[in-house]
Amino acid sequence: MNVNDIRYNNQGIHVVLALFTVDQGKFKVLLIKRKNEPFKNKWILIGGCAYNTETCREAMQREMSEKTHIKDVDFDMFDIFDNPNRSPLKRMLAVAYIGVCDSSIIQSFKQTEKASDANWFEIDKIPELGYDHKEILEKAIIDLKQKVFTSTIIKKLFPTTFTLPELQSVYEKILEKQLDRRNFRKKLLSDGIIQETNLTLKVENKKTTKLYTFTDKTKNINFYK
Amino acid sequence: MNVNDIRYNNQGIHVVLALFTVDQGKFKVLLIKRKNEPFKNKWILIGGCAYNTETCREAMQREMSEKTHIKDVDFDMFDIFDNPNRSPLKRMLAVAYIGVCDSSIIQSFKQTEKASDANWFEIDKIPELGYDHKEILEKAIIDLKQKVFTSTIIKKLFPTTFTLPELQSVYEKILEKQLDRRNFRKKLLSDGIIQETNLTLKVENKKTTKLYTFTDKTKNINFYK
DNA sequence: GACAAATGTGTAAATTTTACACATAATATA
DNA sequence: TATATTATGTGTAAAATTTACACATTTGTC
Repeated sequence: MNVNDIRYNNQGIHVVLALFTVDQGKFKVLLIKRKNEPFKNKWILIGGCAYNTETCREAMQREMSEKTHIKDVDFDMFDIFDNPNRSPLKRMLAVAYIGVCDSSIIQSFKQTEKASDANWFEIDKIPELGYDHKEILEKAIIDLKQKVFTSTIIKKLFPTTFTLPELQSVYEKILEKQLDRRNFRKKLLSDGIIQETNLTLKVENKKTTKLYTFTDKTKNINFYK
Repeated sequence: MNVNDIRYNNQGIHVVLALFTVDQGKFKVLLIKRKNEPFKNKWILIGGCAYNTETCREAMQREMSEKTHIKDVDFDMFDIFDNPNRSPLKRMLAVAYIGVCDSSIIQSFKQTEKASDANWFEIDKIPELGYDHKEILEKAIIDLKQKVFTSTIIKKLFPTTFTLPELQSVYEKILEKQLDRRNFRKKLLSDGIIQETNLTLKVENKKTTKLYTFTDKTKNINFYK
């Protein structure tokens, strides 16, 4: 490699995170409003440049803590975005991540030099996005549907306990598909993904419901009606 | 983004391909011998730098045709490799692909300025590799096993017809697992992945065997004993 | 002619997936 | 206060899929 070859001497690495939550029954994604050009005042996903000395995962972690107070969010790479013109200043390749976090930390935002605002947007009410982040978000949603089957990413939404109707509702929102209550419970229990506790939850105006927890098991799940 | 920020102004993008074939019943990967430093005389996977004007896929295609005469090989991205020190000259991120090709084209190599030799190596007889290509190849093999279940990547090994024992043998090599002949045939036929032809193959010293073709169907496959 | 090696084929048991209905608690409403 | 509505909780049977398993045939070798 010739480090001065102009065909490839002006490149950089972006990291981008589509961070999802379910808040008050709504499936949402975190967006940040840009303060500066390019794409001034446009909403974008959390992201930034990877430094030469860090891995992309480390860069993603740093960007997240620079722009929010959110910690301990786990994320998975799901794709790269490498259109040569996706960034106006330089040839930037984006490494894109999916994260899921529980709604207890969703208000932990920071004001920063570059980002003037941060907000959770319902998936079907996304504003116009800067860069190619519309494409990235669309692919992230598709990928999240896959991950629901093949990973335990949903556990992040419920760090402690949950009711079955809550959990089922999350799956139904992400999958955009109704599930059968009896089969849902039977499947998750027999696969050992969840277990009953001896706790119950009583919400005003609601029937008392049993509380469950996730187990450590990570078996793949399939859903049917 | 400040394009002169020294924390991220010296980065580049590699593309790397683990190209597999099955030749005479052996599961093999294509390696190239480097002519120059760094890693002079070490074997590495096919790869190179992506130009500013091309996507990674286009770069991979170009690198492949620059270093071999192989065309029409389909490949899929499977991971990125982003250790900050993986390349000695510059901070290079590698976008890594998996490809599978049939053995009829396996002798189509080129002598190039950078690569002195190209050869197919059996998976369990891999020499020492340059860069982080040992790690990339190991992950590629793991990923290929997944892809065998969830994609039709194996079709590339048999552009025309094949016998069931041939096909089963490929699956067994990649999965490192014995399969049951009766269940294998029944499953692939009932899933509509393959279909019988009215052709047969007669090899010296062998029983006459039926020939099959792949269909266009792409349903996921699972295997059992 | 006996043996060895590879191919070809079907059935039954076990497991998993799917479909489906009614009782109970709590609240809202007539 | 009786009635309707809404959400929760639970079991069984049919269908589909997965798995296990054995013997006959061809071909060539000894």
